Amino acid sequence: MIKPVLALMGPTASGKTALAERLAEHVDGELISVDSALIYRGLSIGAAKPEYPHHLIHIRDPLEHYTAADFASDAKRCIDDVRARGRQPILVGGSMLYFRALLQGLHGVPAVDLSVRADIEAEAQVKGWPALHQELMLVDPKIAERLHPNHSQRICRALEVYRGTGIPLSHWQRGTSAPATERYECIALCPRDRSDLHARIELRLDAMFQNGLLEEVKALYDRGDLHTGLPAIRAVGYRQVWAYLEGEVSLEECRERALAATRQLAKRQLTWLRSWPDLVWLFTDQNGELLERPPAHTHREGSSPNGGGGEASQSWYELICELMRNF
RNA sequence: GCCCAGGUAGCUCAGUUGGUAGAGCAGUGGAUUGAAAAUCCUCGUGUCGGUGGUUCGAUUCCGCCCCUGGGCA
Repeated sequence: MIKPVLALMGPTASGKTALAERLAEHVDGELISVDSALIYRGLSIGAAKPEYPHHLIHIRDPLEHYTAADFASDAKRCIDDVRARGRQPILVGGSMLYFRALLQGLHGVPAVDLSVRADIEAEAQVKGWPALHQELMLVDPKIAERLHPNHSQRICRALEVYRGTGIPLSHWQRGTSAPATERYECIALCPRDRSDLHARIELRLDAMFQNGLLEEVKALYDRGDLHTGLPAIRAVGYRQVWAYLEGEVSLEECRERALAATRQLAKRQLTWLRSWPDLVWLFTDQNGELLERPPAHTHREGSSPNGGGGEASQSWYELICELMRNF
């Protein structure tokens, strides 16, 4: 029997990468990063780039735009490749829209030229987003009704799809997306107490500064062709250090802002996770140790009555519990 | 020791010509269909430094005390 693909999720700094590496060693698996910042070359220290090999890390220049749709197709190909090598694919990361795009699929909206977006943003500069929201109300009321008049990015997206394709976004979204052919087992790792997560975040950020975060961002800054409008430069940590390099804030202020931005990121990730379907939680204490183990009957995968397939029939959940217990 | 300026939400501060107070940031909860580490929405009772006085009523006025800056000795 074939093991489903493990999707190991969790907020930033929850310890999921370390766990994934141990798992990969244990089951002869390959890791696939689900991380919108690690996509970009040059984002290493500030994005907590792991030493252990992962797929989909450093595959784009920071000047480029990578999308959830790009990720979905790249990850799919990766999974197939890993399977073809007879190994276990393990997804690890915290970019929840990427997970969603892969597991639930996206609708087939064609790529829209970035110049359309630039035009819309220029218009917003003079008219303001509420005015463009009004405009959207005329061409795509279904989407507009669901958006707050200040929701710049999503108003922009809806308008650019309409202008670029002549068809409203809501129409594109009408059809059902292609069902996933893979089976996934979703597991989230997270400290039980928010204060523990915050402490881990602070510790890790200070380690990043000690390991040369400033120098890393300076190198990107010195290229001269990058700017804060780019997704790579907007990443947590990079954006705040960029402001420091521009002389907008002191180093102390920069650290405070980066810290807050990281906590806010973790909070948003947790919001996704709380409503994630069929998610199994693994809560840890302040030492990173597993807090509680639900009884055996909650195991969902691979528990076929007579399944004598050994490791292959053991669910990822069981495997992880065992691994964390014996560490 | 004296003079001056302050002590108001976790932080930075605004304000009340006397009727117990409000912004930004932080934090919280949420949204999320091709930027997502993005973008957006929701949520504000705190001995208004302490204490005495004036007053129907003081965080606001007055006295004293404490603390923090700065200046003079």
